[in-house]
Amino acid sequence: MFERKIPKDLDCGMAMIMEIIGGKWKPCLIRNISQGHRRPSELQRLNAKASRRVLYQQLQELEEHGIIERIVYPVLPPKVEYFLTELGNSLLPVINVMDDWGTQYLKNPHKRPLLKLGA
Amino acid sequence: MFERKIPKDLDCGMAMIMEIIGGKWKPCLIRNISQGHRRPSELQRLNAKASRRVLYQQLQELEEHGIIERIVYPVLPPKVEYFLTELGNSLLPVINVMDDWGTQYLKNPHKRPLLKLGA
DNA sequence: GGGTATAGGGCTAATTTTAGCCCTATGCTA
DNA sequence: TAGCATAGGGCTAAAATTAGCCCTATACCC
Repeated sequence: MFERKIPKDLDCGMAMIMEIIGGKWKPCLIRNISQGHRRPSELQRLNAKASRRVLYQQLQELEEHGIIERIVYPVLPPKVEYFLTELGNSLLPVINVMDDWGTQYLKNPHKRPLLKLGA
Repeated sequence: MFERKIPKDLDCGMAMIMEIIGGKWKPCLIRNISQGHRRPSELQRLNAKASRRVLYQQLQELEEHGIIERIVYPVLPPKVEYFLTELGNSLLPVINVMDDWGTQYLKNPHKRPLLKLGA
């Protein structure tokens, strides 16, 4: 897979939650799923800018962290659905607080001295 | 400096706040400063595992985003202090919510199926 | 003079994260 | 038969982040 050289130390809560929601697409995925978009293909469509590969990887990690649950229906063509676990649901308020703050920030350019967004 | 190939799109609040606090040491720095540790050398001591270089970089970014303010005292040897801006202060509750959630997660291993921490 | 400490920039390398292609398999429709 | 959709793994490359060294300058102490 990939051999990590520098060990992660999830010493504080902050590091822990960053480990969980820190991926580039994870917050989006959590949101999408919470809004009823459960199937992988749907999530791909909603996050068209993300490579399919990465979405699956991040979904896997969310699953490993116990944030989402993956249900496989034994049908053909395959059908899979993701659901937020109870733990995942408990994350929603946190994400909302973060998003609210970020949205406020975006609305107040005067408080935003210089943003080098590159490219 | 570094030429970004893939443009960042800070389309939603979530992306925005991640841009601001997403650095490896940024939440720590914000906390440290909020707790009265203002001088660069102090921050280095508190985050001994981080390279000095990276700390400075992240401090710069926090400053550019308007989260902290840098005061230079014209003395020798040089003296610099960082302070949270009003905006930076408004970030503290958000960070606390995140940290609380993460701390809870750390306390409940049964809700934590498999953690591949590597190394 | 040689050591400390102060605060940082320049530059490159190591590490980690994302992205992009290939491949599997089945059943449907045109 | 060809093409689409379904859901993913394998592998490698690109991009981004973080780390690690070098350097500057001044004033103190021994």
